[in-house]
Amino acid sequence: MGTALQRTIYQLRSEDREFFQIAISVDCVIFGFDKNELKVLLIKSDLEEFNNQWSLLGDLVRPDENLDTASYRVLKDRTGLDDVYLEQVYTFGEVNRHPAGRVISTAYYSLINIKDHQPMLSDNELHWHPVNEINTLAFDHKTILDTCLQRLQSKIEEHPIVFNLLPEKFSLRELQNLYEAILGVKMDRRNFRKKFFLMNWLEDMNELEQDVPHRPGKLYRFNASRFSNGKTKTPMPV
Amino acid sequence: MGTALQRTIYQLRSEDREFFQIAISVDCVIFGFDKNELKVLLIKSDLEEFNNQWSLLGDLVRPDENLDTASYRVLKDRTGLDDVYLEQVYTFGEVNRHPAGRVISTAYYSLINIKDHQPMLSDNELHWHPVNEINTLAFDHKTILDTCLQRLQSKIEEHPIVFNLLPEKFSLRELQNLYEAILGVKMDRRNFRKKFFLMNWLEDMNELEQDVPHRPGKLYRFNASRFSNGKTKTPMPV
DNA sequence: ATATAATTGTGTATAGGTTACACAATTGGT
DNA sequence: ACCAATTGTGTAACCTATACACAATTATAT
Repeated sequence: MGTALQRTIYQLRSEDREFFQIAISVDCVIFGFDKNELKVLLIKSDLEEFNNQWSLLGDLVRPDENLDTASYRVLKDRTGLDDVYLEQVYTFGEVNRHPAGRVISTAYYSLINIKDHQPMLSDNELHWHPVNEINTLAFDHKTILDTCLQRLQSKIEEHPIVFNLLPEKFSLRELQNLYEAILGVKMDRRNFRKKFFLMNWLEDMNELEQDVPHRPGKLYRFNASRFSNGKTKTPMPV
Repeated sequence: MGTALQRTIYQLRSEDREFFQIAISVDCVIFGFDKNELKVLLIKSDLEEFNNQWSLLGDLVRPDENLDTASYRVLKDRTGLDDVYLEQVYTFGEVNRHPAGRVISTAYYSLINIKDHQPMLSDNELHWHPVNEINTLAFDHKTILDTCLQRLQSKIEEHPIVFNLLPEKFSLRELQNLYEAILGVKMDRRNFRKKFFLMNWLEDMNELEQDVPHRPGKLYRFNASRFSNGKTKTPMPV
């Protein structure tokens, strides 16, 4: 049993199956935003059945760790990042979802500023994929990804969490591009700005963008203290 | 191991612990509506640590059954009802949430027409409790209940699921009382009616209420075929 | 039979939020 | 000096949400 738990879930061999009845794992949908695209961090599956397919980052939950803790651990191990936004979404428990045995998996998604992520040397099989271009993944991971994306889409309609995907200072154009990328819609620029200023979430940094080949926009940062939950209506889409 | 799985999770003894590392269970928050109150079906806990406390209905997930299937099984066993509304909400995985060992539990809620529920003879420890009057439950079941209630509240804002809590034919007053009970708010009667007719969910049965000591209201039934998802805005609150 | 109590069924006006839409100003690049 | 690209700004039309009152209907009590 110990050996099974020390390997990652994707290395489970069928010989291990007799050692437990049901194993539980976490899978993390790690979202990032780069070049106006929503991306997700994937790893090349090392299971033969899923030869050359990509999969989400996950691991078995240890007997002495909370579910959330396991999810943070996977995230920390793979991105080096601490203190990230993390939300549990759904638990996938189909009997045959994992070829090596009965493994139930709880899915989380997290939002990170992709620029902060320095891939580890040993992680040359990690890659940021544009969410829009992913058609298939190993296991039921495409379903998990879709479920987490839907949750993200509905969550940002009411909660100011997208800022986790941006650097501390950002322009309104970057913010709007991000909303458009997540929701898959085009928005009106004037209405977008109006709405955000009404919500009073943004603090003007009195700085301008650098290195843009056009008139630079002002930089803002998210000011959580101004977020008065429930006062303003749903922020998006504009 | 077999014996542990054949007992219900609430009868797990600490001697069973050595047989598995992590067990997985489902807990069902079974909602009903009666006498203008939202109720939940509870059972008297038989664990000593939770002497005299009530708990949700749950059971261990069997190695050969899906999570959803386990949840349906609990529901069928306890209510005799099939074909009910059931939705997974959240998985609770704190290391110490269960006194008998490491048990992770996936919470579901279901909506049933309380009148259809005929308590089994052997189930004299089952009871329908008004949700508003529940302050403590065994284990972390109060947290689970709260989480499921919140999910129900947000779900009915966009989806026509409350009809599962009503008999086939109902009056608009009953429907409004139900929304008010779930959301904990008072609504305007005229606006409520206007909104529902605009949404076009209701089919007029051309019948009147019976046995009410006042002018009877018309009876309606929910017509799912008229539910055009996304066409009308959030139905509630009025 | 009549009066009473309780509840149904109905419409309108106001306020507030959402949407559609255009042009001058600024910056970098050539 | 000009061009390309993008920022920053306001208003009118539309739609939705809310607040609100009275006549009609039924059962019940007298």
